Amino acid sequence: MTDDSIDRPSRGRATGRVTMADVAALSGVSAITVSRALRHPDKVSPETRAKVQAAIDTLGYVPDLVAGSLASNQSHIVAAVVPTIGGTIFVDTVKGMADALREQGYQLLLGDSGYSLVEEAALVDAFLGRRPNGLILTGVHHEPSVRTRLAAAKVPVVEVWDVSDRPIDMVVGFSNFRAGYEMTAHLARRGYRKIGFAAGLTFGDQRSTERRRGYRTALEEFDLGPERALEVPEAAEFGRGREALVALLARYPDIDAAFFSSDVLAVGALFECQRRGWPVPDRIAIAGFGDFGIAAETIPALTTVRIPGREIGQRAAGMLLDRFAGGGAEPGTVLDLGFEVVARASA
Amino acid sequence: MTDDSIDRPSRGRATGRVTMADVAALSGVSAITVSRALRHPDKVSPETRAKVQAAIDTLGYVPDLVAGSLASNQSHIVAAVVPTIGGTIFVDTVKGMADALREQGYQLLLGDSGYSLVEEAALVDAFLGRRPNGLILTGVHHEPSVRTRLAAAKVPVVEVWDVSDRPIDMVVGFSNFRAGYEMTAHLARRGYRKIGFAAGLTFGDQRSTERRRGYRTALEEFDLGPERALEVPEAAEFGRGREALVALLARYPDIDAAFFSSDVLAVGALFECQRRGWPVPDRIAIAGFGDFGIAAETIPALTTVRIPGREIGQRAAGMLLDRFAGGGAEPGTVLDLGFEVVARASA
DNA sequence: TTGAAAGCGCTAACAG
DNA sequence: CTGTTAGCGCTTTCAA
Repeated sequence: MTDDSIDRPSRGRATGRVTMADVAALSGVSAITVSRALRHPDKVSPETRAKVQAAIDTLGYVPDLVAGSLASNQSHIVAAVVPTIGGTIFVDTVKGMADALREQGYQLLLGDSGYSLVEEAALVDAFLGRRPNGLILTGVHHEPSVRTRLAAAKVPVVEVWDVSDRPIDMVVGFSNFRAGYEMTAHLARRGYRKIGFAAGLTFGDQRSTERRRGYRTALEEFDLGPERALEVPEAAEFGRGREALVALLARYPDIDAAFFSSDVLAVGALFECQRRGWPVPDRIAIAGFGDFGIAAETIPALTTVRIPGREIGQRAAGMLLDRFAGGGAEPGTVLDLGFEVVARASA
Repeated sequence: MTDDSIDRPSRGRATGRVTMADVAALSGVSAITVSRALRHPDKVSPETRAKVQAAIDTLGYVPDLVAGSLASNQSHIVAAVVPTIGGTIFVDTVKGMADALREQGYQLLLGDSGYSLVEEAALVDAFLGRRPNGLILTGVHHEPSVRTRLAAAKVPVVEVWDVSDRPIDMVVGFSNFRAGYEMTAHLARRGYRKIGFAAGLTFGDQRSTERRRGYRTALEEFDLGPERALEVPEAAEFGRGREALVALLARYPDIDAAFFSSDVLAVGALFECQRRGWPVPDRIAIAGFGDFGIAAETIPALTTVRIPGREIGQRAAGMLLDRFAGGGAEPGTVLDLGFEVVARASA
């Protein structure tokens, strides 16, 4: 007789993995007790707990969260879609989310939509299959299918980085419209009359468009004539900021101030001024958006809009965690965290 | 009789979820046929496929990847740990990985170790429970437990951003030692004799230490005396670059060049020079590391070391995908992608 | 405090 | 090309 048939399981697909059953066998208890020792230690006697822990250590057992998720319908995953993972903008938000979630034992599944709503919808579909306990979306504009899918999945959702009249579920952010308005108003109050505006196409998303609307509204209110605005191809590069300023000046030679949709662009513009030997803000004022780390360091330091990026992430995660705990905000809740115009030397 | 007992399943935990069985029922086939229509469409007749697809659409069915993973032992997840998700440095690598993986239907589970090896080990443990098909780690130095765990899990692993004599499995990166050496040699050849070096503590990881070793070795070889080096607390901020230059000058007033462990630091130093009105490189030469977007735009443009960050990510993902496909590189393979000293105006 | 049985939703294996 | 059966490893429900 051959002994290779003795301990080979009759049929199943042996995976070589150390399972809870192995731990149970070694510690002389049942599988469910091992599970409880792990999940609800207080419901197991200290001695049992110790035996189980010893077995876990000697076997190097790692609980299988996939199986656990299936059985408990609890994945401990939160999925998030951001427009870009590169670029300074959303990094704080992502870190805020990830940190808050990890503290409570949740993991972040992150997706990068490349500022495309279609891609966002695709990611949502892909993520939903992982049974996330919650979902975070950037912005408040989405493909129609996204709303349907999310409603069907009955997953708590937080939309971030904007405010909305018609939330999918919860929203935490600030008004991009008002941010654009306030910076423009700030420039107007400082005495600038011919204010240009430049946005990058990657920022040519809904939020950037909202800021531009705010800019335009302020222009009207302060009676500063028609908009002097344009868009540049890609915006996450400093070189584009130089190009943007050049283009803006070519089209609107009379501008005395330029408001950029991102600090990256604004810093690039600052470099261009330095190259030309133009004093800022005397020859032209420069304003940015985001208050990235570099904004405080340039010479002159950059006037910009500070966004509570990290707090947005933390609060979004917190709202989900509250829901998981059975409570949490009502569907329809909108949390406006505001923003701040940071007046520095450049404008 | 009450009718609430009629269509409630006898025991199980109803989740309200649309399952494969629902699709099967509606399309008049069996569950496995639905599975095949989704996973291996060519193994199902076109008519059946159409029926199944119709049912999927009307029901809004989303396949449950958790259940699928459990059954197939195939999670289609690759987990990666990077020292920081913020900061420009690893972003290209992460995007390179994510894009390459997504193209093949894999998702990236990303973790941020905050440059801590202990945290890295914790993340590896947490990730392993998700049954990732592959794992990517930054650097070649890890907690001892990491090697054990990974060996036990039999997961393909790629270490990135350095080279190693003793890979866990596969490695793709470049030699940080040689990068530090070559930049220092470049400065020496340009005639600088008193070369300072500053690294941030968050870059005070093994890779940064390797670069410093390279710097020191070049100093010896070019007979440039003892090292003039120091570390600054945090390095992902431009302000630290100014501080670093100030500290470097305070301690080594005679330096004629400063080599920074990161472009962020170097650009901050450039700002400090601008503030002082010091001409760069005449008064002092400045060199960075990383070739971030801003490096080409500063005035003067920054001399730095270009790292193939995106390619590292792509190749790492590719090596894993090849393994998944049954082939792939031998364990022990080290892919050295090199680097490039980019000589611009600042040094 | 512990255990036995059932099943989460899907796919591998083995027919037909 | 399609279906039946038996799990994947865990946690739920119910019972002791």
